[in-house]
Amino acid sequence: MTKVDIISIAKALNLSKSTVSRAFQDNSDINPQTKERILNYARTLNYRPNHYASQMRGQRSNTIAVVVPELANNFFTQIIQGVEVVAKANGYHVLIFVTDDDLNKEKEFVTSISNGKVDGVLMSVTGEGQDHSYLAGIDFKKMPMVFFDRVYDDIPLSRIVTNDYQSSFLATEHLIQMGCVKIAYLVVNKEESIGKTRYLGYRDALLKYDIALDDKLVVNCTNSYEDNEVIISDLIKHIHPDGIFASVERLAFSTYYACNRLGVSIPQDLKVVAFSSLQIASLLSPPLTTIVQPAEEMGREAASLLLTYMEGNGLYNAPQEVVLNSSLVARVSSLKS
Amino acid sequence: MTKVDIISIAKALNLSKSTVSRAFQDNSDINPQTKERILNYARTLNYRPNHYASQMRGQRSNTIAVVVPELANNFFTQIIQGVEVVAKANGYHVLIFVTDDDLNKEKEFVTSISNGKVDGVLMSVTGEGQDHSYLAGIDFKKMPMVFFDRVYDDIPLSRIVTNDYQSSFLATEHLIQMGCVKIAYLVVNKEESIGKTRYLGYRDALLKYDIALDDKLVVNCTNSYEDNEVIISDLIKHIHPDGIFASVERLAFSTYYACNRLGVSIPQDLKVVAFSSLQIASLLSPPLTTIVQPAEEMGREAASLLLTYMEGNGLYNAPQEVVLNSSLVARVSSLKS
DNA sequence: TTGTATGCGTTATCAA
DNA sequence: TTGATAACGCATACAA
Repeated sequence: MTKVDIISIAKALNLSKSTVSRAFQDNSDINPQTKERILNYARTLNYRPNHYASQMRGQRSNTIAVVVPELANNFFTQIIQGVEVVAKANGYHVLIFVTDDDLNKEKEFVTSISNGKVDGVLMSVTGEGQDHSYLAGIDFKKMPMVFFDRVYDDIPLSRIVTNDYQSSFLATEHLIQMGCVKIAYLVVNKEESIGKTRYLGYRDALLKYDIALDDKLVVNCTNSYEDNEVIISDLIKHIHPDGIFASVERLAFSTYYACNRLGVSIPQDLKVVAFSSLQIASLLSPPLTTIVQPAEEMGREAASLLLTYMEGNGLYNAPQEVVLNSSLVARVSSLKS
Repeated sequence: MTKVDIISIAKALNLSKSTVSRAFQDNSDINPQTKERILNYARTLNYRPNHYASQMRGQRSNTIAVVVPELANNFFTQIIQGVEVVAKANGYHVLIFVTDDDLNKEKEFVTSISNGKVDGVLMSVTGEGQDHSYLAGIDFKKMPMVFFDRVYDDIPLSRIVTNDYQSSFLATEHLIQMGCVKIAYLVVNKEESIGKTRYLGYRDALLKYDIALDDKLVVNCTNSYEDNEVIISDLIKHIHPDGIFASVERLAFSTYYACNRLGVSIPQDLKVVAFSSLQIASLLSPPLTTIVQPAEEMGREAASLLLTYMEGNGLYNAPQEVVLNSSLVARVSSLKS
């Protein structure tokens, strides 16, 4: 397969390479017939303009990056679906990057793409409590960026989030109304962006109903299924909560596993509510009461907002916050006995 | 933020741009001290070599594309996880493209990236019965490609697949051994790559046990949850199968929904087995008997194989087929009454 | 070890 | 409407 570029095409067609180049431009002064002729010929050769050469001439990469902490999570995969739909509809490709909750990877990736690899970035951050000042060195005019779900409060970028505080409050209140008085809060990192916000909702709901806070009921979990099952089993065996509020989907699953193993029945012995984007929550045994974040919608919103910045219509100086509402779907796992 | 390139850096440091360029190369003749000096200075400027310029100079894009028919599927998202791990470990980025089961999108994407946008492609195809000759125009030496799961038999590319025929046979046999005599096969497209292979396994298992084939029991479903629930409800109401073999995860969920609605109990009235990558299949009500494809492993294998081609160590002329084994995990949904 | 010169494939500017 | 030519930012062959 011999090399084919605009020059070889130009030669074959007895034109100049400028003319050939123009044929691939959308609005360019060119005779429609010559354009057709060029495109036809190019088609037979299966020619496509070299992406990187065009790029270098100051064009766009037509690619946006999505940075997420993990992929093994319905929430993020649904986000990506939403992003993908909008991206594709607008002629953009999607580059995925997973930080594995490692700030260094996040930093390495973002800086490495900051010189032209992508036109914009959607990011759910990972280093909330850490030093993420690397972002100060990024030129957001050149590569706009929008946060979603997990954000850096001290970086003035637009963000799409959900009403985490209210949802948590509601979820906790729901458990209380279902009769719980000893509600455990399962979290991966209480200090982190969402873990923190959700904790506050939990705390304030308890306060409202005059239920004393108990540190033993705020349980730090990990990212490992095995560890979590042990942690949660211990919680159930020794602290005997009558309700569990899982701030992350995965922790609800671990709770189910632990209960199965221990012979604890949900919701009779223990009621469970969880943040979860699992679409078949109603098929679980028992059906799981969930706080559903509008994940796909978030992805779409985030992508749309990013696009407005990328097309230069955004106001970089006035970052906005878009809050989408999660919804509590009550199912059997939290049913009043 | 003023423009920074190797020239400006060279000027500032009183060096030539070649030297500066070399500082960013890994194995280049350069004094370690000058290199350090350059890198330090670059760091303060947050400079990164322009990706597209390097690219055009004949380098690699350090990106591989993953083409999948859909994203709303545990199988494909797990594949992507596997790919991502291997890609990252080798310094590559991952570009995702979803064809929505539309051959035109597949074709458009693959041809559009075929001129340098990515270094390699992993693809699960979508146009099995259609004209996919566009691939003949792709230079696989320049952009290696590996198929996974859904493949074009007539295109000589390496592929990672699972033992679909055997698994289907086993699944069907399992239902028979559990007492089923009227087993329905749910499929999206019986003519398609995997739908076809899985059908054959189903068919041959029936034959082995002298169970007559019945066209009414081979049910064509769609990609819509609503449609499928209707289709499956009709099947259950009018044909009364005692076993269902879902060739795609989604169809098992629809079966569960339909049964819930109709008051049909699994496994007493109807036993269910499904191809599924759902990790919490055991938490369903009832726990779902699954044929589990090693999705993440497939992703890893496929990426590794692709990398060998990309690094030029592969034998393009001798495409290989790697077959990974799925496993049948028997759970309550297919339990003998 | 460093510098000089050239070219990668395109697009934009200007002139024809 | 088309053609000639100069960038774009970098990496390599070659010379020093």
